[in-house]
Amino acid sequence: MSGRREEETATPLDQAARAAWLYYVGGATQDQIAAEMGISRQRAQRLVAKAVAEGLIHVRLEHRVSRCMELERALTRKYGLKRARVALSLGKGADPVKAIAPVAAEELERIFATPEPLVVALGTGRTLRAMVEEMRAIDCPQHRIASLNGNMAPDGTASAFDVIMRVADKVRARHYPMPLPLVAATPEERDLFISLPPVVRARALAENADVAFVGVGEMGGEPPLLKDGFLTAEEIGELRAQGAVGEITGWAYDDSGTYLQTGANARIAGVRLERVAEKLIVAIAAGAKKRAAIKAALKGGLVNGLITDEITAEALLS
Amino acid sequence: MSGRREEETATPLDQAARAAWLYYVGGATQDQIAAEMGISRQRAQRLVAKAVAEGLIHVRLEHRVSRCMELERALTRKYGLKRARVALSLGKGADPVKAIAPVAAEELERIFATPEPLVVALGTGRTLRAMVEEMRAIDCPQHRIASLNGNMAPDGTASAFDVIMRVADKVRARHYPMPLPLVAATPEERDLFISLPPVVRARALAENADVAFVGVGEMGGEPPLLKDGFLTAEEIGELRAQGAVGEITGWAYDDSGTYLQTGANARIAGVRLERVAEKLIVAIAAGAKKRAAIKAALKGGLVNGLITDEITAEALLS
DNA sequence: TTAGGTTGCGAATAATTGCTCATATGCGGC
DNA sequence: GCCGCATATGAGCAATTATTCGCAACCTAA
Repeated sequence: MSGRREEETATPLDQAARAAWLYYVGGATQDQIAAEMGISRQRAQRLVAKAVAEGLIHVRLEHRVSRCMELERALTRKYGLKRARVALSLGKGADPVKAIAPVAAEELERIFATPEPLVVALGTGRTLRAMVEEMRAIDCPQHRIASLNGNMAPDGTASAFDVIMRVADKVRARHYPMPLPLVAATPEERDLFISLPPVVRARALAENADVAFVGVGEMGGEPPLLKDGFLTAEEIGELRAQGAVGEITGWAYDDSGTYLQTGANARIAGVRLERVAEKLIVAIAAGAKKRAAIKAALKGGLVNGLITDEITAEALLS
Repeated sequence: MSGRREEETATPLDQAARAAWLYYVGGATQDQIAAEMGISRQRAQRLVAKAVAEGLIHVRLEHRVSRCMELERALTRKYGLKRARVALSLGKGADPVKAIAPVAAEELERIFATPEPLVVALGTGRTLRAMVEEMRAIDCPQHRIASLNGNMAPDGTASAFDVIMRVADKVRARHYPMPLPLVAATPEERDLFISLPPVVRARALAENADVAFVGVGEMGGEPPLLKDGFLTAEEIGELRAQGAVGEITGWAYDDSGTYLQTGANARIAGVRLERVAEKLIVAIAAGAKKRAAIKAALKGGLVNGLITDEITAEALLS
């Protein structure tokens, strides 16, 4: 068959989806796709590329590599974790977020598959955002999704890394965003913000969440808090001088995994996670830059779960 | 980095998984994979091919094409279905099972994601088997999985199309296989088989299942019942003469979707599904050969759900 | 209306991938 | 120890895919 016309309602994405389906599921060549869809060969190639670029195509590896499982066991033992997942690394040069995002998505899907209603709290950041993009859509109306920190960027717009909305969209669960900046201008402003009734309720839910998935921010190099304009270079320098090596939901902590009492921490509006035995707090982070931050969080018991990659896992164990 | 050695515990599948991960998730070329893993380029290519052949790599299309949704709505309306899914076709020449298996897997995963404990009954056959291979592993211990028919081939061995074990494996739910042939030698033997206590229990569970996923067998051409040696050509001819156009879990039915009272049906040991309003009975079938069988099952209300492909859906609507 | 810019297309070409074949590398049987 | 047999390997080549480039259509603003 050739020249089957797409119907009037076919959007560009529909076409891309069809081409990618024929390519990846059907195993057709681009020439065959072109013939099937009545388009040129290069258009078929462009449609397939578009489908991948738009995130229409999800690839999962359904095989646990023994090397990763060993590392998971070792991490669990060394740091007393409740859960550890180690993703295959993509090589030294590659962005480790690409490797851990699908694995984190898998773990979060596993959490949502739990029949008992849960409150799942989510942080923000590039890594979590990448995780969300890898998640499959599935209805889990029994759960509730809480935000751990505000989704407002310093300029007042909703942050581009909005995680909670996208997750809620995919699993169709109730969600409780926090209309807050990540960092307030002054400690007083912070106190004012978190005394607002809707914020009080949202924070209460997040504080009592059964499961939390958070990213880990580093203090060395170009910290996310600086890159995204939440703090200035001087403020970061000050935190560093006070011993900060990492940050979770904006809260800076030192080498031993103890939250700092001073500096910018007095202005963080988000929830500070405290480890409680029955809670699962999973850090999702990998990469050489984040190593010190992850290690401190594990040592101080700020988290009791970790999703990382091979290279980082090896470093954390040495 | 080049020449990172796989550790002593790396199986061939582990290597294949790593290569495929670098290829599909990391977007590396086979040359880069070869360098990273310290192997030759063609070995990298073979590993990637092996990972795909072994089913380690799962590809999903996360986009609902409007054309398919239209067809789903139309099928739902015309046949009064509770659920309809239409997969993009892979073109006239391709095996439609390849197209519907991933979509069926997605729907079954959706069923298993339900928080309330369910009894899920499964049929057998090539289509269901292909569906299982596409399923993701996820723990759903709240559900139970029942078999609708025996998994024994005519020669007494366990059938190669054993669906229930594989599903139970993937979702870690309790399962209740049926140690029975699909077709007994005589009606008396059938009655004897189904009076055995363990079989009585397994059948009772399957009959009261909340959800059933079944394949549809055709009577024209080379019917699965004949191909797999459950019935002889003469027996099939007899069924055909009695008006049989299709078969579900072995039970033959006619043009109007009414189960035959005679012939081989008296020797079928599996459960005959009766539509009950609160049950969801989903047929998973596509292809020109199965068209008459699917249409009759829909018309007669033997099923109230359907997963098929575009071409078949169009034919069922014309 | 026209200049400037943007987008989409096909052709050409470079890069990558898959296949075939000849050869090598064990491995069980004698 | 030696002989088939089966399996795995790398080289070379054919097929397929990705990218670049130039052109044309279309849109926008003067």
